[in-house]
Amino acid sequence: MDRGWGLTVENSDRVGFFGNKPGFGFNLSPRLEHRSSGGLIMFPVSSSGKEEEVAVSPPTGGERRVVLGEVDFFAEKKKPINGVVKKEEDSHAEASSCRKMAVNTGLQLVTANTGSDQSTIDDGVTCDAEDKRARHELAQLQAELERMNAENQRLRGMLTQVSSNYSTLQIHMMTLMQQQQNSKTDSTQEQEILGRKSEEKKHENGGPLVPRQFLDLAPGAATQMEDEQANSSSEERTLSGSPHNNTEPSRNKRIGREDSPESESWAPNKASKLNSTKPVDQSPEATMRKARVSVRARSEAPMISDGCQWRKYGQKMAKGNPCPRAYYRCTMAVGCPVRKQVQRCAEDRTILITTYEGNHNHPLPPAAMAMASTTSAAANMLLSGSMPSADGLMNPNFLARTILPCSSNMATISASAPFPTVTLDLTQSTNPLQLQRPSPQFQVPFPQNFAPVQTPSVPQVFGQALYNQSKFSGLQMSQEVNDVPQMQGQTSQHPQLQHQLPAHPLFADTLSAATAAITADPNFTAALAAAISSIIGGSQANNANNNPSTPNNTTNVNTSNSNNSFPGN
DNA sequence: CGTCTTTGACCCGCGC
DNA sequence: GCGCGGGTCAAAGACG
Repeated sequence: MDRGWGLTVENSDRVGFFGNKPGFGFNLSPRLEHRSSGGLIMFPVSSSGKEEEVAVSPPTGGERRVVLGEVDFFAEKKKPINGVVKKEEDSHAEASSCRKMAVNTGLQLVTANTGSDQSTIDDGVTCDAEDKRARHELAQLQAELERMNAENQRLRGMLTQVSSNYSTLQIHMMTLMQQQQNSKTDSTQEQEILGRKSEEKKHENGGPLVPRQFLDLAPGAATQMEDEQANSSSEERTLSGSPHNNTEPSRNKRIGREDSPESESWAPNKASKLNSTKPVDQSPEATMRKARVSVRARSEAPMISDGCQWRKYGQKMAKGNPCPRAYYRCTMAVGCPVRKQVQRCAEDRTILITTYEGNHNHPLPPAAMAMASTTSAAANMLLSGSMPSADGLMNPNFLARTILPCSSNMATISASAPFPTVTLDLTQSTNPLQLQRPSPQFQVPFPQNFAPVQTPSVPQVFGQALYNQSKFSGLQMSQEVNDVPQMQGQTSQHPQLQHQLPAHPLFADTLSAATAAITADPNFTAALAAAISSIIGGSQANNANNNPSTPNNTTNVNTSNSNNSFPGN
């Protein structure tokens, strides 16, 4: 919709931080308006000498706006710190030029530097001029402070990113080492997996189904090409009456019912329903058991943002939990089968439990990639662990603890019916990544004093942070309290989305790394590599493509890479 | 006006 | 067979 919102800003972080802060300096449009208006107002003021108050105090603006406008007047005297300032300064140039023109007209334009001289000349307005000058100075100081804060924020972000990248790389290395240690086992697993794959193909041809069927679900979660393939293949398979193990067909009858007119996205499901009366009956296990990934995160927000667009299609009170459970489906692409449930923990309502199901069939923005990768990897871990037997070593919890010894409290697996679920508990104060290496990333962005807004907790790094990560810094700076957008704002079609998209790759990368750490299955070695490449390339992409309105940027390259990196299908 | 959320109704699977 | 609970649908209202 208004996704061009962020296009005019060179530094997306700023937009992300303050874009929803009307009147704040980083809300570009208002700022520009005020700047220009302030300048325009100034001219007649100087000329008349009696309208100065009007000039100093733009009629429509609050104090901050006044400051902004005046700041802009002096912007050209200062080196722009970042793209935003620089860009806005361009606009300033216009105002400045206009002002100079006004000066040339002989009007006594009062500026910060020339004000004193002019004030001496204009005896009638000396006091006003001094006052004005004082205000200008104040504005200038405020502008400087603002810029300093911005610079500080940028540096902090860079530091955080570096730390994060270090941590993620370390995790990756540990994972690889772990794999090396278990190389024998891994090789065995690979063989088994390969065997399962071939076996799976047999199943596709009507053979008996095994739990392996879930494996299709997870690997594809983070991969576009794979998803597309899976999707198309699933359609084909579905149409042919042979339900595949893919997530979409595995959505079971309910999905088949979803011939909802509200979106054509479910046409395939509809087709499956129409063409195969009970598509899933043919694969009862696939019907009943869909791998899910549950993410527990602390968040005051109604829903953590994972970079995707979600549309709420239902809400229900679940038994044993006074908090309602909301049902969302991904609307980033037509026919995306991914759904998620959002519910607060009954015991601790600050904990938001988000359960993902299915894999995306479309390219994902970086932030979404992070979550998708994580859920994918977690699901894979689950699926691998749920393997009944062949790999008896794959006790899920054992796997989780083996692979993530440092985070045994992070991932738990429940293969119990009805759906095997991996739970990523990100509510622990001792984040696995932190255990690996305490990273300021998880501490700096969560000032306690903002707890009422968004509980400062690690999980938000993965969840809420994807949506709000920019807000943290913004909050730190502005002390403003973001109105937690209602679902409508958070999900899609709203400017908030633009705050999602620019989600700092930092978090996405961290999440990817966590994903990598989770995935011990040899199948996901490539995924790990992709995660690392994402980590490494993330900063680059971040620097080069920090534009929130361009989801299809370099990071998508990573997406495709990671797509290719999942040989699972 | 289009999109999204809300919410009661409905469908389905499961356990008794 | 019945009731329960989970999941989804779809009409109505809200929102931008």
